[in-house]
Amino acid sequence: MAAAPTPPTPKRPGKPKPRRIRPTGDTPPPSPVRHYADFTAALLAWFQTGARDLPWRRTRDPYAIWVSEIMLQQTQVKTVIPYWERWMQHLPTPGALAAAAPETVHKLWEGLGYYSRGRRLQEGARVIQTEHGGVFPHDFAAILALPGVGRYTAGAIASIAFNQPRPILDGNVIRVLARHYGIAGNPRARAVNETLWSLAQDLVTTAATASAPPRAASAFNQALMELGALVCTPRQPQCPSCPVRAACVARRTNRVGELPATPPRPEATKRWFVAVIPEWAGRYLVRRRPEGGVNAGLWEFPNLEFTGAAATSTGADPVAAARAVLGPVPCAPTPLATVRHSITRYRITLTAHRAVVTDAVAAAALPGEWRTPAELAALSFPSAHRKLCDRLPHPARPTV
DNA sequence: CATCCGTGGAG
DNA sequence: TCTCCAAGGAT
Repeated sequence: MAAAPTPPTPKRPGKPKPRRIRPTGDTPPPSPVRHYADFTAALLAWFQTGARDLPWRRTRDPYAIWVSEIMLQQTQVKTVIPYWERWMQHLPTPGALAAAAPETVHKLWEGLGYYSRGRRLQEGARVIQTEHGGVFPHDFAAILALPGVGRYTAGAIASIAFNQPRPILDGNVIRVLARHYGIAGNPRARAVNETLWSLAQDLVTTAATASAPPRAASAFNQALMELGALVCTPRQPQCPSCPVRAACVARRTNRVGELPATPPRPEATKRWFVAVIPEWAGRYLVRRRPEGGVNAGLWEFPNLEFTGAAATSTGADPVAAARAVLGPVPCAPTPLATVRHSITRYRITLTAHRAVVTDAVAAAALPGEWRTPAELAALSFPSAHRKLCDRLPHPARPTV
């Protein structure tokens, strides 16, 4: 139980219930109240000296922080930095994003993955325009109501941008808290997950109380994640340099390597795709992926998935591949490239062929649109197909 | 509660 | 090459 009053939390009405930390070690926990204060103070002090200079830490603009948080979902900091810089340069305000062409959003997101994030970001910007007068909402419930914003992201924006003592719980925080407090069990299972959220709430509340430094809620939540990213890492954690190592249950009980529990992942499934890139008069045929599906609105080269024995044999035979993908049209298919990539639990092999077609074939209604390499550069592709662009005779480089 | 959604870095 | 997983959310 925290020393400070818990801020109003719509999710937990009723009397404030004392919370119990359940270390699985044999050592009883120290007094929670005193420990929380020690923990938050140590982490805040460490963060002041050890924080990385990330671009979105140079601003308090809630829009900028929102964009960063959406980009950072399941995506590493190093990957996000250039995307965030470009995005903020082109779409610096909710108004600019709300008014942007969807193609602009796609292009700025190209290669980042989970493309629905970009679409929902724009939907959110339109909500801000229409329901909040173009001003990013301070109210937690309003932030949480934005599309693509869940419990974690809402807490991150509320705390980081507005210094509200809202908890966050991401992969980093799960790891730090599970180890520090010796919390066993699957952190994604309901009971364990709620224990972790409660702990995160108590800690940020403690951090934000009276004698705290300015913007302590903001700093503390970032410090939790920073510790998980730099010190309390999944593999080879740097315990000797941890600012809270003395009270760490996992370290005292020699279970740093076992916490947090990691449930088995679904087994990877191999899949094979064959793409055929029709070429005519210096142009290539591309098609747009349908709305509502994977990679909605992005462009791709004509392709098909093959299963079983047909997969490898068709991938090796350009003529059979062209026939399967394009139908019985005369063309001269030649191998172009094979691209391997992973999509969630799928391990995909994409084999591509160039297929020069005659005027008559080009005039016939092949499904798609003819584009020059320069035009391809302006479109947005999933990474695998963007790689195919790069292998064409005149590579089309992305330009934003 | 389980599954899906993309990609790239690190070891 | 292969595995894990990274500032998760929606369905």
